[in-house]
Amino acid sequence: MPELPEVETVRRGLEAVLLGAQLRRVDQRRPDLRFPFPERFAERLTGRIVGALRRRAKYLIADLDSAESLVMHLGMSGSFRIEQGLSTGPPPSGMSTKDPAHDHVVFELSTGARIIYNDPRRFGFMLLISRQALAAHPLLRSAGVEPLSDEFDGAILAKVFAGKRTSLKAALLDQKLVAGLGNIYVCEALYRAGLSPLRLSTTLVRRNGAPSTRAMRLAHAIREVLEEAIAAGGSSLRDHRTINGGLGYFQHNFRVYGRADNSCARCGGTIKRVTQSGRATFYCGGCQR
DNA sequence: AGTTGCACCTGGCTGC
DNA sequence: TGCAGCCAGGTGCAAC
Repeated sequence: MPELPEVETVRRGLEAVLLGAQLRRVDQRRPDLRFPFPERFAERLTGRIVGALRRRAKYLIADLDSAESLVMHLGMSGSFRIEQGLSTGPPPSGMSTKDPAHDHVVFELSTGARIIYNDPRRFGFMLLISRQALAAHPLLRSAGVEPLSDEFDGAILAKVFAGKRTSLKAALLDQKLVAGLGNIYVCEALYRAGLSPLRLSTTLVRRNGAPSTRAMRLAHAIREVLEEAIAAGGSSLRDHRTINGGLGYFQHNFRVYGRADNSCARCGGTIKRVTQSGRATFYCGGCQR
C-alpha cells in the first residue's frame, strides 16, 4: 500500500479521530517491528494528547504534548484501522477483519475509538523522537524534496539529477532525491511523461544545469499522478484498505504498473516488464523514450 | 563516493 | 489437494 498517496490517505483518516484526543492506553504486543520499539514506548505515549499529525516523505509524524513526536513508517504491509467503541459482533458487511495475529499496536483513545496498527511483514517501525531533534534526525534530514510542495518543479529535478549516474527509475526511487515516490508511482509518472525508465537521469539536465523540457514534463507528471491518487483515496493492492475499511480506487487507473503484455492506451504498443535494480519496472516501449 | 544487491518477513498466487 | 517457488507497496547496509 504505502507510497506517498497511501500514507497521505492514512494521515487524513487518522487525523480525523486523533487530533486533540488523549491516548488513554497503548498496547504494544511485540518487542519489535523492523526495529525494536523505543524504551518504555507505551508508557511514554500513555496520557499524551496528539496536537498534530503530519507527513514527511512516507513518514507519519504525530506531535505529542510531551515535546516528543511519534514517527511511524508503514513499510511494505503496514496499515491502520479505526474501531469505534462498540466492537463486539460482526463487522459491517464489506469491511475487513484483518487477521489479529498481525495487530502489533493498539492505541485506545479518550474518545472510545481504537486505532490498530497491523503489519504482517513487519517492515514498518515506530520511533519516539524529541521535537527539538526531529528535523536533525537522519531519517528526516536526508529526505529529498516533497513532490507536492510549491518548490517542486523541473528545475529541482534537474538539480537533484545532475551528476547522477543512474537511470530515471533508480533516481526517482531514491528517497534522498525526491521523497515519497515508490515503485508504482515512479512507473506511472514516467509513463505519463513519456520517458523511458531506462534513460539516464542526467539526460534531463542541460549543460548549464537548467532543466530540459523533459524534466519539466516529468515534474508535472509526478505531481499530477500523486494528486489524482490522493483524490482517489490511494491504491488498494492485495488486502490493503483505507482507515475505515474501505478501498482506495487508484489501482484502477494504473496505466502500466502490473499491466505487462497489455497494450498501451496511448500508442497501442505492448507494455513491458523488466527488472531494474531488483525491482519490477513496467513501461511502454513504444511511447516512453 | 556512488551504485547495486541482498536481507529483513509473511502471505498470496501459480504451476507442477 | 499439496507444496515448492516466486513475487510483493520499502529501505538500510554490505559489497563492489
